[in-house]
Amino acid sequence: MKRKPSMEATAAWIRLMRIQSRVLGAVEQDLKKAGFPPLAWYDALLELSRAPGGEMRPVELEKQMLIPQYSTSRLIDRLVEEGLAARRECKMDKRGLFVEITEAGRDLQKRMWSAYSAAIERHVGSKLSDVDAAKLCGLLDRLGCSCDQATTPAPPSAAATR
Amino acid sequence: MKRKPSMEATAAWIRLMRIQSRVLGAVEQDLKKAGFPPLAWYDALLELSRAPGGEMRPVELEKQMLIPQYSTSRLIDRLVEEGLAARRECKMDKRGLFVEITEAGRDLQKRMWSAYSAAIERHVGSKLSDVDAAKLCGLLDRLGCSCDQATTPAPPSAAATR
DNA sequence: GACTATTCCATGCAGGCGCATTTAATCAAG
DNA sequence: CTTGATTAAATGCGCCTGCATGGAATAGTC
Repeated sequence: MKRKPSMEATAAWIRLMRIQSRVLGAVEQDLKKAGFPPLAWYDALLELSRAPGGEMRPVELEKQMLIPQYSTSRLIDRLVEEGLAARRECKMDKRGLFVEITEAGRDLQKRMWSAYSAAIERHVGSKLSDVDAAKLCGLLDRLGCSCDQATTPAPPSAAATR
Repeated sequence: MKRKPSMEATAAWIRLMRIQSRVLGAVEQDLKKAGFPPLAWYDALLELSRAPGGEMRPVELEKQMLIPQYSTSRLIDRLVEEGLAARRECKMDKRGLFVEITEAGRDLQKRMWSAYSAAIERHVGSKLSDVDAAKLCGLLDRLGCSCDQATTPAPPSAAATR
């Protein structure tokens, strides 16, 4: 009943935790050094900028970003505080609301992508051939219980920084 | 000057972030449901239990676990509060101290490993053949700037949960 | 229509993290 | 021995997270 994991599985688990931590840390450091806010902001701004009309419901955002409800709520708070997004009334459903990205928000998203993409290249791209990167993807995908978003549109939304 | 990352690299980056988050979340949930403390506690207890005499300096622990200094300090606080470890005076260097694992600490570590190993098997081992797990390890290792701990001793110290 | 269940979002509170600083002890010179 | 630099560890502060809860609006049921 208590089948132990193989050494290989255990090693993979450790690597997954450690390497992710390192790479994430490195990328976030790069962004911070360039004077940008945390990655989560980028993810949110990207989702918003892609949404039709530049606006979406918090519930939508929550699903896209795979983060808990309260987390979305507070993230929106911060974006609004910084003038990167605005809360708009939702006529159809008065419980809810719309979050709309501002021009400043769109601008920041674009500027961040420039630093962000450079960081990805530096910490991932430059260390793996495209073939190996694809292999890595495939292996990682198998660990995902339910494989959402198998495809990856251009500028990525990493999200779920946890 | 701003070479963009390939689609493959970007996809790998996203998977690395998302899957790690999921798997870690799942494992931590399992532990929590079984009434155990967070993974970091296990890692610390494991390091301590392996140390000669069941004691080590916080600086050592810090290096082993790859977490910041203040983080070690507070983790030790919690372990001590729960009676899982104790701070001992360090005669050689009065600035420092020794952290010694208690019997309760050793016991908890053992009991946690039982749940922990089951979680690893459930969320990693069962989804990947040993060969694939090894491949995954190899690919991940290449992302580590400096590859510490290439080898993996039996019960793992995942650490660096971040 | 009245009642209950459900959905959407916000928030108070406790705990953990990152950052910077502090305290105390050791080390390195002169 | 005194001074200054370095190292070990702790801690105050602000932010973020997770959890649980609350309030408001909607949907479902009879």
